Amino acid sequence: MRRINFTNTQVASSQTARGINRGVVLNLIRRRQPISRADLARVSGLQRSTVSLITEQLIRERWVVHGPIGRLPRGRRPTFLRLNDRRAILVADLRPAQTTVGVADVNGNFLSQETMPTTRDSRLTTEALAAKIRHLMTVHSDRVFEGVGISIPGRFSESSQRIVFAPNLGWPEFDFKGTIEQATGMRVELENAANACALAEVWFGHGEKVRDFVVVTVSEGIGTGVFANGQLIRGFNSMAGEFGHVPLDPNGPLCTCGGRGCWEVYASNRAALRYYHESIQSSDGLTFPDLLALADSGDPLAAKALDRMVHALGRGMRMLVSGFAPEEVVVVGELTRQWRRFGPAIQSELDVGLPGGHPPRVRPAEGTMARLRGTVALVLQKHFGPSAGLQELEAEDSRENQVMSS
Amino acid sequence: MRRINFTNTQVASSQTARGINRGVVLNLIRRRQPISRADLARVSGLQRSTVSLITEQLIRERWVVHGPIGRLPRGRRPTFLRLNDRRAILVADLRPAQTTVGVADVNGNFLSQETMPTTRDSRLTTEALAAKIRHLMTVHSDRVFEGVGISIPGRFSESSQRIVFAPNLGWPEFDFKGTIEQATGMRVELENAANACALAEVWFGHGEKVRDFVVVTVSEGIGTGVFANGQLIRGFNSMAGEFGHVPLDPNGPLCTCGGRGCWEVYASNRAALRYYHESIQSSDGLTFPDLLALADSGDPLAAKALDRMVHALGRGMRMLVSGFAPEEVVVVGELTRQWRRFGPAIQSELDVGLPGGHPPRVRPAEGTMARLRGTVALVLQKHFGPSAGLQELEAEDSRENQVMSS
DNA sequence: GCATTTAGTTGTTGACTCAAATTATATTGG
DNA sequence: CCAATATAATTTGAGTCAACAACTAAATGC
Repeated sequence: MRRINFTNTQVASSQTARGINRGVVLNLIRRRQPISRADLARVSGLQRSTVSLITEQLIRERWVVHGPIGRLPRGRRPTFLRLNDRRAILVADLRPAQTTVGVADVNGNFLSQETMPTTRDSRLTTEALAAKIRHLMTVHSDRVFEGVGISIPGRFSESSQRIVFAPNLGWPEFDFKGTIEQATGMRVELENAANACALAEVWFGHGEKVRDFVVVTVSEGIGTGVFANGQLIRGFNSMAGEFGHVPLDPNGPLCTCGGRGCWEVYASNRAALRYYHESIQSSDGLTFPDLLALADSGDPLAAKALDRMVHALGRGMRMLVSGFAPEEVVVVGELTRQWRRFGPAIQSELDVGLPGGHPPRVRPAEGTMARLRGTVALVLQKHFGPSAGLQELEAEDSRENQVMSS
Repeated sequence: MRRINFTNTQVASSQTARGINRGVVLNLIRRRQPISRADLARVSGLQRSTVSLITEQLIRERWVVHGPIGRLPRGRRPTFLRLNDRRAILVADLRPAQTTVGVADVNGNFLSQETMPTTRDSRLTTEALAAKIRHLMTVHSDRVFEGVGISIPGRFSESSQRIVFAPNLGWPEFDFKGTIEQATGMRVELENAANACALAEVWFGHGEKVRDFVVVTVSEGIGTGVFANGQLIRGFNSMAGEFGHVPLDPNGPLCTCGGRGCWEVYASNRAALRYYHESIQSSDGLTFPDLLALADSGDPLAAKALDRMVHALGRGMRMLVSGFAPEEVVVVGELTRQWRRFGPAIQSELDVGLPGGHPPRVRPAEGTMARLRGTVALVLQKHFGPSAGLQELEAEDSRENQVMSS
């Protein structure tokens, strides 16, 4: 048994280097698959011998498998390596109106995906979700599941193990995570939806090139995920990122969070619908996509409502940009479907009057299903993320011990 | 010569472990000096033999020296180790009205300190500053200087090598850093004043225990330094932290930055003076300390002006707290002199109506001279901070090469 | 067939941590 | 005074790892 380090400081052992380099190689394979050992050595700067040892270990750990044999103008043919996509992750995106459940492989490709309604009855919805997950596990029983990742419209408190700040969901506090874990027998990871989107960008989007960016999710409310110094900012008790509930006007309308004049009161999908209903002096059961369609078909009042919303969106973003100086602002939500309309409007809000430096690029999220894809990253973080190497070693150790004792 | 790694990924070599552990031991000595090798081994979790090798290296590098011999109830006496305080750092705090220059040892203790006026003439002031630094170097010629650290009321752009956003200073852009470097022959590090205060907290205050906190400097303007995930958030082009220039009211009074209704327009020392002058319908040459004294002696209008300022301060802090979920908010500035008056008022602003979680502690900065002490940390970061180990190895290499070639 | 080129493996070396043995130096109790 | 004991610090040997170099494997072109 390896002794656990009870001290506060984190010292390096002889295996630290291997752990780091294992992570580097594993992530290079993930990003550039299929890739040969020789190319891994070239791109990482490690020796070919070292790469061979590490890839051997990764194949033994079943993270990597041999792919096809390459073909070159001269010389011995390379054997390509790629991730073992028999390893899969169960994912879910819990939203106030609708929940999406799916299965994805380690590359973030979805093997299966379905939706179910989210009701106000928290227990019932949770059990239905757990049942769906169990069902997907039997459908894809040929895969090895690494865990369950769920994006939530709120915060998960480590200390109380509860979803603690989800005003748009309206559920009472209960053991959501534990319920799913017991029903599925899998480890469950919860993360705020905006943070999940940020993870998706880093893992399946531009990668670690952009070290400072902000994700703004615009739907029923407004969520923000902040990536700074190449890391997700979680804050004390994982509560960081609630810029959606910063008051723009302390005397403004009431927000679902209990405050007044929060940013999301002015800039969410709900806000646009409210603007529209105010202007037509009635309130039918219009949805935000309906409003988008109306504006697209030339309804001036719908367009005006959306313009007000986008203006408010830009105002709040200026706060984020002043504070974080991100390189990009990534927007997630239904309004990105008409990016041609909204993109330039938001960009122009950020292009002028900001203190110093270059204004950030504003762009819609890469690909669809950012939330769901982010939860894949959430689960994979433990195996692929920084300092994952040593954890894997420990795991391998204990497996070996089990074999020896059996 | 060690080959430099041109690849994008950062791989570990056989020396990585030593680099990490060297940093751990060096910082333990810094924090807990005087300390014996045996205690270092106990507290770090490293083997005593490893600690001996590392401390030997640190003594060879002249970062550490032998201290007094200890005394224990039984057994061999330990030889204490401590930092070599013959190594010193030149520090300066450039403020719109006054500049402080000083010399500090590696422990952040000031050996010498003096002030000079900051004028609108940037060249003249810079040359006067350089002259003061040169003078201090001759006065303390028995020390080895590691570099110059300067805190500035603005931002230093790496790309242009200029101070780029310092509206309260009012200097044109010019090569401030290069001028000082040429005049002194030392490497100069510049950092925003609020960030410097944050560094001071981590290096000479509570340490790495608090991983998420925010520093708010209140003087001519308002500056913010954000520490999240145990790191200083610098953002793209080091522009992060300009929350002082987030507009609270887009139609508010003009700010020195060119915007309207910025937070600092409502919550800085200047704002309090403006409130007071408005209420007495005149504007004499009152300073902020004068205003504090007036309020303390019972002037109701002065008290009211300060209350308005503190209220605005709290309003902006709520934005920071919502966004970062810091564990503490640290306040720097003249107003902390009457903390008994302002502390509870600010705390109560943050205690109610914030989404979920615990409200952060609000407290004044530890010790005095936070800005200056922070610049000490700024210079030491390179030697003591994470990943410093390998840099030191490179440096030692080149020194050895020089010796060999001579 | 043979030089050439590229992929991947094997064996050696040096750097490092760790564990255990050893040395140094103190106190205490006969 | 001398053994027993306790603690600090060093020395020595073992194991792990990356770097390096030499090697084998497998392809192409003349």
